Amino acid sequence: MSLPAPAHSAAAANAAEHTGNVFDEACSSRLALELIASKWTLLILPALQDGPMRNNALLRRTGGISQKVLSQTLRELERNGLVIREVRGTKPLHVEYRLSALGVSLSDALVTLDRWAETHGGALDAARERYDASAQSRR
Amino acid sequence: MSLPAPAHSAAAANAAEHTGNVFDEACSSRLALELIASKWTLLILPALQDGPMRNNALLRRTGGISQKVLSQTLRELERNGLVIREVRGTKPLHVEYRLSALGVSLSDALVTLDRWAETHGGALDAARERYDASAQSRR
DNA sequence: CGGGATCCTTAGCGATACTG
DNA sequence: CAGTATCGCTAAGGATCCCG
Repeated sequence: MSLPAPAHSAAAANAAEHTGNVFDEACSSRLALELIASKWTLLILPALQDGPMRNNALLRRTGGISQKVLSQTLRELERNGLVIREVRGTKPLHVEYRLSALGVSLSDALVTLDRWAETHGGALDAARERYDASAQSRR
Repeated sequence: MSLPAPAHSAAAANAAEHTGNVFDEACSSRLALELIASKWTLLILPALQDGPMRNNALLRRTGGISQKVLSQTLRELERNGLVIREVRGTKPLHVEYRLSALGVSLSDALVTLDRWAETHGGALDAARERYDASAQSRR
C-alpha cells in the first residue's frame, strides 16, 4: 500500500493537518503536483536552465504556446516561487525570467521527463499504432 | 542532447491544424510529453509500481479522480503501451492493470516528481502566500 | 465489478484589440 | 516589448443511468 515515496520523514509528525501524500487531494503536495503537471511547465522550466530568458524568446522556443498562456503560466510559476521575474529596462520594456533555487531543483526532475519523452516517443507511437490496429479489427 | 527542445518546427507546422487538438506538432516526443503531463498519469503510474491494481483500488487510491476519467486515463496509458490491462475473471469481472516495461521506466521518473511535490509542497504554499500578499498591497 | 453512453456545465484556450 | 481585456468556442470533466 505504500507508495515508493516515503515522505513521512519529519513532515507527517508535526504538520498533522495533512498526510503530505500526493494521493490525497487537497493537500499542498497535491497542489504542487497539479501545478507542475502541465505540458508548458514541463517545457518552460527546463528552457530556463540555460539562463534567463525574455518573453519573446520563450514564446519562440516553446513551440505551440500562445502569448496569453505563456503569460499565465509564467505568472503562476512566479507566484509559486519557481520563477523570478525581473524588469531590467523600462524604455523598450525589458523583462527577464529566471529560475529560483526551488525552480532549479524542480527543473532537474522535469528535464529527466523531457529526456524520457524524447527517448521513448517513438515507442509510444508504435504502441498506439498497434493498439489502434487491433482495436480496428475487433470492431 | 541540448535540453530545451529543438526549435525546428516553428514555421513549418504553423498553419497546419484547427481540428481541436491544440498541437498537431507531429513530433512524437511532444506527443509523449503531453500524454504524461497529466496529474492523473503522475499518480496512476507510480501507484502501479507496487504491483497490479484493480479499478476500484485505483479509484480509492487516487483521490479526486472519477470513474470516467480513470477509465479514460487507463485506456490511454494502455494504448500508449505504458500499462497492461488484464482480465483475470469473468464471473464478477476481475480486471487488473499493471505496468509494462516502458511504464516502469517512466514511472521511475514520475516518482521523482511526486517526491519533489511532497517535499516542496509547503515551500510553494509559502511562496503563494507571499506573492498574493504583496500583490494585494500593490493594488 | 468494470465501464460504456448520454447529457450538461465549466474551464481553458485562441483570436483580436488595446495599453504602458 | 511585454503584457492585459474581452469574446466566442470547444473539449474536459462530473453526474447519472445502464449493460456484460
